[in-house]
Amino acid sequence: MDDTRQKLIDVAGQVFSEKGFEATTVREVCQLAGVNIAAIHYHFGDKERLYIEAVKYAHCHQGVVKFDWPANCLPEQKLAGMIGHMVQMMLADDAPSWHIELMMRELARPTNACQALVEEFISPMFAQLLSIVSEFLPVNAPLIDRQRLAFSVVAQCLLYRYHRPIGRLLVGEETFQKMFDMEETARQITAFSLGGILAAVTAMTSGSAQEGKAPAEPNLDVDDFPGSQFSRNSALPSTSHQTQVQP
Amino acid sequence: MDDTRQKLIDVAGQVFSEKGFEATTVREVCQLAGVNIAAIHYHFGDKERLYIEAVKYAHCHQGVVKFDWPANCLPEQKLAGMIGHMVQMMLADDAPSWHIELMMRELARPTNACQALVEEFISPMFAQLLSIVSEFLPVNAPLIDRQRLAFSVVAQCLLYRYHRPIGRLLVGEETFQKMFDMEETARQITAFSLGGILAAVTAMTSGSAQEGKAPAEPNLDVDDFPGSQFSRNSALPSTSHQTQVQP
DNA sequence: GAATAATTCAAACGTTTGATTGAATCGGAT
DNA sequence: ATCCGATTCAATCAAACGTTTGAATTATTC
Repeated sequence: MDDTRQKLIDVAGQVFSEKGFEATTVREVCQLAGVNIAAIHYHFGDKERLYIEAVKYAHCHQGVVKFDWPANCLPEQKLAGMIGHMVQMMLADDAPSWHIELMMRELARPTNACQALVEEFISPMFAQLLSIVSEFLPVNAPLIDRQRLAFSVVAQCLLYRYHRPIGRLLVGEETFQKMFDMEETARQITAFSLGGILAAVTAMTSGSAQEGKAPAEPNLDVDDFPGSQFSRNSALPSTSHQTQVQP
Repeated sequence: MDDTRQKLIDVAGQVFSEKGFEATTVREVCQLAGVNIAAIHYHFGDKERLYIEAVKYAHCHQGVVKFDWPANCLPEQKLAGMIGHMVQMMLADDAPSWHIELMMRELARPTNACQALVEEFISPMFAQLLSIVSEFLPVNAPLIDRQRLAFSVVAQCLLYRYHRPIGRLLVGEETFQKMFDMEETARQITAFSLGGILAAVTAMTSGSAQEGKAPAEPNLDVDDFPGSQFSRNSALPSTSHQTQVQP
């Protein structure tokens, strides 16, 4: 008979994911759930513990997907599968879409519920991506470089969820519809990421140990770019800050 | 003598950027600013209009940087410069760091202050990046593809700001320090993005119009990957959802 | 310096918030 | 039927919220 408890978690998770913790009132949650206000105190103690339970429930029932790749599976295939899965998580508008939304809120602005979320969901997911990325790299590739590459892959998937409203404003409504198609998005992110990873590979194998191998591509070191913000004594290009102040 | 007005905007912007609109109280703002509570009503009308003014002030005084590239500047150099600028915006911890933080909050969770922000700051910035990316592509490259590539570039820069706390949890404190170094971050993002863009270029020029050019790289179409989430009748790889429910 | 407008102030407004109470109701074991 | 712990309920709590007031103070104009 903790039907009430579960309904509270469901409704609360939904409202929390839409409005955030502060903007959510326990009265609204209880009204939507059709239960008495005192039920929150009875079942959870207070508002914050209800929130934590909602976050826990969200990532526990989202579940960490463990991929079982076939033995002869190419790294490219694994990467495509992983990105496809992430994009699907990010852009799918299923009923329990608030699971992801709530987790994303928590990740962007961590509260007390964050650490468990990272340990139980984010970290295992990231580890899998990390191992896939590592397959492209030399065995002695520094960990930090592999982590950076994984970050670059994840970043693209996150953008499409986080900045959906801005994306709509930027590209217009009609383009927006096509832009946020899951299949095409996953395809493009995969292609882009493959290119990025391969670039990192060639940079490593050509630049690291002077093995005498001539780089296949012209070695583009950003330090040599006059446009780099970090080449201090290079005057080009000149950036004119045109701050537009409005009345 | 609207010293008070300016001080309110400064302090309010800072607090809003740290806590968000809802969690910020006018009392705290006024106390930190050393002004009377009624000053908000007098100068702005209410809390929301104070917030809007703070957002306006933030992006008006952040300023849109107009790059003046030298005539013979390579697209790679422009891209490196642009990414360097964005990373600097995202990771710099200058005094007026709340400018960016407030804008990022507004972009992730738009309110009434969003449209002006996009029109006056985001859109011009995005247009510049878009034109840089376009230089790498065939002239007839579809707009949506160019926009996607620009998104992939921006996404990486945003990740390092948005998910700084998570990044720390994921890679550990010691790696985190190196990981979020601006110069190295900009360098890596630039290299990764260059690779991704070039991959898109080759995919376009080889796959688009059957010009008889053999693709330099093996043509990796994600649709053919058994690992893709979207190849419906492919059983590999099997994904086992191991949802860990905790008591 | 007096008159007038602009600004600041302490105090309180009415409302909403999360939390709490104690009685009422329910569900099964005896 | 009766009891008792578990659960729900209407009602209310004090605190904090954004907002408003009207007088006091300061700046500006004549």
